[in-house]
Amino acid sequence: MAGPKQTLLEQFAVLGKALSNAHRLDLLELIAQGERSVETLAEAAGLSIANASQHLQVLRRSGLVTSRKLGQQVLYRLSGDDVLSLLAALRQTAERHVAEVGRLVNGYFKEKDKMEPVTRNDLMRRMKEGLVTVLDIRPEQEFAAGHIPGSLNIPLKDLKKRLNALSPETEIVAYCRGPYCVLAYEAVAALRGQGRKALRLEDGFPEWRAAGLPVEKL
Amino acid sequence: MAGPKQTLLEQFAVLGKALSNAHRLDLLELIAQGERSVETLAEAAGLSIANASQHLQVLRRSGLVTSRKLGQQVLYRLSGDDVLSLLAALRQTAERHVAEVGRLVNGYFKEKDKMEPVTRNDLMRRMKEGLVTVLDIRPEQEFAAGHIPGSLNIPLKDLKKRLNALSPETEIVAYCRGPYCVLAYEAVAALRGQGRKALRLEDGFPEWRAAGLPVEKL
DNA sequence: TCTGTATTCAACAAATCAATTGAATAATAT
DNA sequence: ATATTATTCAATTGATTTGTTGAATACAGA
Repeated sequence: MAGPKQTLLEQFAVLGKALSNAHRLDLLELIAQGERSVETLAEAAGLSIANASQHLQVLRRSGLVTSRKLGQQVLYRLSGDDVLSLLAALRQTAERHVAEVGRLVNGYFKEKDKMEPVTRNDLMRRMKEGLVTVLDIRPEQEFAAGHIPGSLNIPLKDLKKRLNALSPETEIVAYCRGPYCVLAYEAVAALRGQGRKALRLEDGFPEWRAAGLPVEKL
Repeated sequence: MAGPKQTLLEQFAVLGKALSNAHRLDLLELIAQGERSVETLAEAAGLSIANASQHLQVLRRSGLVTSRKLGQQVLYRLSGDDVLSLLAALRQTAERHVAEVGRLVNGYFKEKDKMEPVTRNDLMRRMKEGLVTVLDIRPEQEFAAGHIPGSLNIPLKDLKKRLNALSPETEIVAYCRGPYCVLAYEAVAALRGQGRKALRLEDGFPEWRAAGLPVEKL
């Protein structure tokens, strides 16, 4: 009785179900930074290992992520860049049509950084001219898995003590995991509080890589 | 303890949850054809009225659709064209990364129509030259709510008896609800079986309208 | 006002999901 | 082999989702 249409809809629904839990969306954003093991993902997302493993298997069954075994670890990564497009579409729709999201984005996020973010191409241009210091605000591990070439990794918690290592003259552009990642917002706010000239990059590292721009690994 | 990030993820998850049920995805595609009442949506989707009403309320709470009261009916419609983009992203990701979907699309759907579908712009061009008959294969009600100007409404079930009303010379382009709507595929197959030259339009009516192309209403 | 109609609400059972716990598995190192 | 480590599986609990049924609401027309 189930025609091809019905079967297709059920498969699409499996994909929707993968996106229907906040922890899984959190894991997806972490995985988007680069391939990672179950244990480190569990820790970064604040989940027990068994629970993280189960969420990751839901994501794998949905097709959004794939996994491979390396030694005794299982590494998860995004199935492709179109997953980023799907997440972007989800965010855009939520921002436009979910009152609560619009409120948060226009309140918490926009307030922290009234200025337009720097676009990727803008940043590329300014980097070539050597006019700018690029800060990667993510944890070390994510920086190690891939970052913008020439960027300096200063995780948010270390920003205060390492601030004086930066020349006070040059402009600073900060980035982190994605469009709503709070790390870069906090960093820009902190830097401006110190009288620095600081801006935020649009989106985050996964989008930079997906745009085909150069990437460096440790 | 729930920071803004957590709240955002929970809201995104609400959107995902709306997409996590095959009946709701079915209803969404129907709503995308045009504003419709609960009763007609329930019938078209093969659901009881109470059940359809509940699914529709889930969709409304998620922000994907809105509703308004007209007389004693409640009419539901899409919140915006970005919902179509979200659905397209969902389909694309499923097609690329869910084995079962790839199998179905490359089997059932592609087989029925090996040729590339006609693009929207192509169809516009051919229509201007008067070289083509455009068939809308959807049920009357959906045709009435909006269709491609100059198209002829022949619901799939009426195709056989009304086939001879079409000039045997002109090429036929058929369309229906969307990229995986089976109606147009079946129609093209049936027409070709009768020795007609028939092609399928890419996607369906909602995408035509969202592209800003002209639309006619009864 | 009374009547019929469209939709929503409320209550229920069955199924599914989420998180925890502890055991099982698989690969590596000793 | 044995021990160690990373991950998955299985069993359990409580919460959520789904679909059904029948009642409640809201509204228009006679």
